[in-house]
Amino acid sequence: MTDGVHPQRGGPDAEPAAGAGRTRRSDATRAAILRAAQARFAADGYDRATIRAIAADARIDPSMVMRYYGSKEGLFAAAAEFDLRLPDFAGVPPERLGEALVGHFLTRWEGDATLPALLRTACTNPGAAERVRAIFAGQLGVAVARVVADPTQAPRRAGLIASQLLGVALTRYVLRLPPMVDIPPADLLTWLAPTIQRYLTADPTQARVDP
Amino acid sequence: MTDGVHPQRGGPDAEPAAGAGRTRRSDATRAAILRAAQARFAADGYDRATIRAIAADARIDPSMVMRYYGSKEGLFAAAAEFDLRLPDFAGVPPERLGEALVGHFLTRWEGDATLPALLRTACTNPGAAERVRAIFAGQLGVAVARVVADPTQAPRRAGLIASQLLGVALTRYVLRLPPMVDIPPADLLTWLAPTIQRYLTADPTQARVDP
DNA sequence: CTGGGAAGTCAACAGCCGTTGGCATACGGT
DNA sequence: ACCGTATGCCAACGGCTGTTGACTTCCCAG
Repeated sequence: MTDGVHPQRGGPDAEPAAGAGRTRRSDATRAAILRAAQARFAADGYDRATIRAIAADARIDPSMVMRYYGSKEGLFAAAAEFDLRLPDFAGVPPERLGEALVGHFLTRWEGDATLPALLRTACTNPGAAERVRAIFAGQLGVAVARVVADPTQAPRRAGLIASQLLGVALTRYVLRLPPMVDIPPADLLTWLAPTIQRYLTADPTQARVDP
Repeated sequence: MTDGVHPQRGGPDAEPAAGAGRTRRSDATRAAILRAAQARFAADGYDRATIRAIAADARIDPSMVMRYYGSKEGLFAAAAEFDLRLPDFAGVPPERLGEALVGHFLTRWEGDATLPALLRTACTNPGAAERVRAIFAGQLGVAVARVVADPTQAPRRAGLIASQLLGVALTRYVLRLPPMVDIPPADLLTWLAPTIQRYLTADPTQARVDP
């Protein structure tokens, strides 16, 4: 990638006048490519998802993908844009933070195939793995740090929470372990909330949960 | 795969006399291929690990891989053979089952790169995913069923346990989230044991862990 | 010593991949 | 109506992949 922006070979990419809401004629194509790419990356992972297949799904020529996204990596970067959209948990009582966190993740994931795609790819693609690390160290990390007493313990607590939440995403959406696929979201919330709550607030010197 | 066994093109593969401990001259090569394959599959995943690279690591010709393992899929099947080696937990007091399970998994994983390899590949390769499903539904599932009171709840409990354990394997060995990589195994055991214990024995109708 | 089969080497094939440059077309401002 | 430009298609290149077949070398039983 020698150029930071899409090459747009025909000439300079400068918008003519209004900076914001201007729509180009090719935006529909761009969107179609992105939609097809998200679906293919989610279904097949980075390596097995070919530009030719994505282009065929979007009913355009493979070279259009290169023109609009520069390279396969650039396309993936655009397709795997992902925001946890963590809300502000300031108004949540401390003993219900686990429930709130799990609930947010479950509703965020059901019906959005971006995270499974990112997860699939992150298992083999170093760039995608770095992206996942950044998301969970950044977005989740700071959210946890805001509600945890001892700030030195925040990264470890966030890591443990990520391990459980990503474990659910992995087994439910990627590997599709039957028992995990079958659990209704409400039951899942009931099971997971206490785990996250404990990772969030339990005394780290504890040896065992009380009987 | 038309033949269940390695083709061995030169002729029939029948051992001459003694059925068991007979060692062929090529066993060293076979082992070298397998070792190189496990390392490459673990590091790169199925798609990015090429037969040529594996053969180069093992200092042999790529065609030898085909002769001994039939195809890339056959090689992976041999390299990703994985047994959880779950012991018999009959002698463990019920309230320490979580600790025993987590401890076994941690010692089983540290120093054996086979599971990360399998996990990496399972994210994109349907055959490997099926293998992981079989391992956790089979080996872990029956172990859990033996110690759980209500047998109808066993699969769900096993699924939740798998979600936490695989989540740890994913974040610690595959994605390498820094906070998860840095936790010493002893601390990890302390944090995870209560979670697994709860998935194993807690009342499913509970709403929340007691404060 | 000799023949035969196993072990290993070499070069090549066919296929798919990401990527590129050239060319036709349709649009929109003037 | 004109023309520059954005949009799109086509054909192709070079590279890498799994896989194959023929060839040489080595070992060991007879």
